[in-house]
Amino acid sequence: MPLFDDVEQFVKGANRATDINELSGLLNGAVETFGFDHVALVHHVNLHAPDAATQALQYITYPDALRAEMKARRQLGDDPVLIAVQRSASAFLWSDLPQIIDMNPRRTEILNAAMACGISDGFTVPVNVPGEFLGSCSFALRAGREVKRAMLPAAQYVGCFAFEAVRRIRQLGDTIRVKEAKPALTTRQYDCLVLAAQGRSDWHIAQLLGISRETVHQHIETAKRRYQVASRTQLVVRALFDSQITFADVLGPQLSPD
Amino acid sequence: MPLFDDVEQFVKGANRATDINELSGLLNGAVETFGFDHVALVHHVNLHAPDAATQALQYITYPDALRAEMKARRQLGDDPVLIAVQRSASAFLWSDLPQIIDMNPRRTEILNAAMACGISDGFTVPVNVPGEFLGSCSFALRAGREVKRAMLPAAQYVGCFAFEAVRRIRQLGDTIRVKEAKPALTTRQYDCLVLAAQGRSDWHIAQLLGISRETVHQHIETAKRRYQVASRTQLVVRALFDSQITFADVLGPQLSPD
DNA sequence: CGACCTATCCCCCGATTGGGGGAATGGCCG
DNA sequence: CGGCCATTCCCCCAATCGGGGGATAGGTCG
Repeated sequence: MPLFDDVEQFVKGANRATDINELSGLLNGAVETFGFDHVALVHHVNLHAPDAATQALQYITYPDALRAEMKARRQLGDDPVLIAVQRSASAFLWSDLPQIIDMNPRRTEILNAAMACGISDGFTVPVNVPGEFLGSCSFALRAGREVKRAMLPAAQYVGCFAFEAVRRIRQLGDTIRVKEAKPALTTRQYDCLVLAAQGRSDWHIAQLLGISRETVHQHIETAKRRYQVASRTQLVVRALFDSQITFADVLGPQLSPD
Repeated sequence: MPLFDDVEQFVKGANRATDINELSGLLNGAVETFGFDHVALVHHVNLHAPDAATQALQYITYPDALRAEMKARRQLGDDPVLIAVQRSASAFLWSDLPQIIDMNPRRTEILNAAMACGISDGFTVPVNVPGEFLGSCSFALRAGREVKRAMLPAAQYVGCFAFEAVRRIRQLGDTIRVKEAKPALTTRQYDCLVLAAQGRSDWHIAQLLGISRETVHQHIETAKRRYQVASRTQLVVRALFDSQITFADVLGPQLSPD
């Protein structure tokens, strides 16, 4: 099975790579093997964030025109591919985006801009490690070529392991994650957190749980200390991000306020 | 390429499945095809959540002894496989766990307990969608059999798409796609919103944008009115929910506080 | 048993938010 | 030109949050 040999070789090489250049060399080889033309291994940080350059990985071999277009567009959050990465559990073809997210005019326009730069389709692998950056590994195809669907499982596997190698090389797992490991919350802290995330005041939460306002205050303060954050907004965002609470918890009951 | 045909067939079937039983049937077929014996498709639910039992998916075909052992061990958080799911961007073999996380005695003991129940090794695919849930799809091998490494990319692909199918069947992602005319925000409102989502106060945001505290206040009040919400927490959750802002916007710059 | 954690309640006080009011500037569109 | 909107600034005040302090009761674990 030659395809698997390629995958195996990439994974072994990636696990041994000591810097990004070595990894990108391997990745370029894999891109060719799997019938793609370009690759983008990126962390989804805001490009105008102060330390984006040092913190974020941005290895992109898209055509120059497309890279310039991406750079010019400041609102990273409108890119349909990046939005889909946050909404999908599995990898996806760009041509399937309308099945994953709503394609409003702005998003369609951004996708068309990529097409105009000589891209026919792409395949993006979401790589989300709770508590770290969001990331993705995209493989793109130049105009006139067709996706080899048989290659997609291999491409997805390679994409994940490429990211794993980046994490190892950058020691992201050590520096970012370990210190801010998902804190354990008690049942009562969780109760208060969910209700606080719904935007309710300490007083209101106290009514709903049948306890005093001070106790609610205490639970939320403790939760904040566990997360090492200062504000209730930060607490909610962090808890949502690492799935301590979910959008279903927060927005579900919204329609039937007590 | 017969292996790919199997994968393709599973993905197509999974995308069409209308209930969990149908999906689990497909999954059982895939498990055999890829040379495994057992499968576990699970949500890593927060045990504090009141409706954990009804919300969480727990499809497990492990040997009875192992399932009993898992049930008896109430501290789900100590399971090394579940911990590794939160620490790894890629799928992993259970025999590789020591390379991913620290194996303290407690964790080693839990893994050994699985071995004692007739499992030789396993392969776990993490499935993380920010804000939704942590999940994983594990394939396990009974004692005396060896992992077919060539099958791993296919197994990983199948694991992801199995979860994607669960999301579709359970309509987990649907609420996200429901767009009640996402309010348009102006550039300045967006700027303030991102910084507010980072937990900064009006005063701090004013410093960063070089405008007065009252103006920031005004922008955020207007944004809240557009979203028809009363609190800043609700505003941030809703804006995250429909991708007006992203976790990358909010958590990315957090590492480099101004 | 004592140490430790959890859950509960109470006090205080400064900082921040929420929600009103009004007003000036400049750009865009019909 | 006259609306309409975005952006900016200002005042006020009640409600809420953030962060201290301390206290009691119950459970677990060594």
